Amino acid sequence: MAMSTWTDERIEELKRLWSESLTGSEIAKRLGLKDRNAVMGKIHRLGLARKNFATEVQAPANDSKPAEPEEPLHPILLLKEWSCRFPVGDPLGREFRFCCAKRQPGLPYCEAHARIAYTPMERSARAARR
DNA sequence: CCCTGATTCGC
DNA sequence: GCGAATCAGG
Repeated sequence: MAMSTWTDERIEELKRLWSESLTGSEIAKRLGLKDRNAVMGKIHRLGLARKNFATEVQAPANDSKPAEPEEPLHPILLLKEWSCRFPVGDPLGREFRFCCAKRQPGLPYCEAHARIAYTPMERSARAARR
């Protein structure tokens, strides 16, 4: 039987998983596909665009996302369980805040900040260890 | 270098 | 129509 064909059942599954905010890679794994290329290709072909905001689709549409607050707010009050803890600005300044984007499960930061926060440390640690 | 979705383009 | 490769971003 042809494995890599989009049957109605598979398209339904694709739509369901995609609507549940699963990533292309996760959907590909569940469908037994090698990577997300087939998934994303089909998504685009079906006219399903999760979000039209270019490629920044890391946070699945949350209510509050204070990317740039008008005025300095008490940062701790904005932090939720899902909030990225990445500090933005001068910690002693008035405009200090946290990223507050949806953080990664098991990590204190969102995906982007987790990466930039940890990568230099790992490199330094390896260099120092030698 | 890891990841994300979006798009292109040969098949 | 399909998806590998590529693009653009974090």
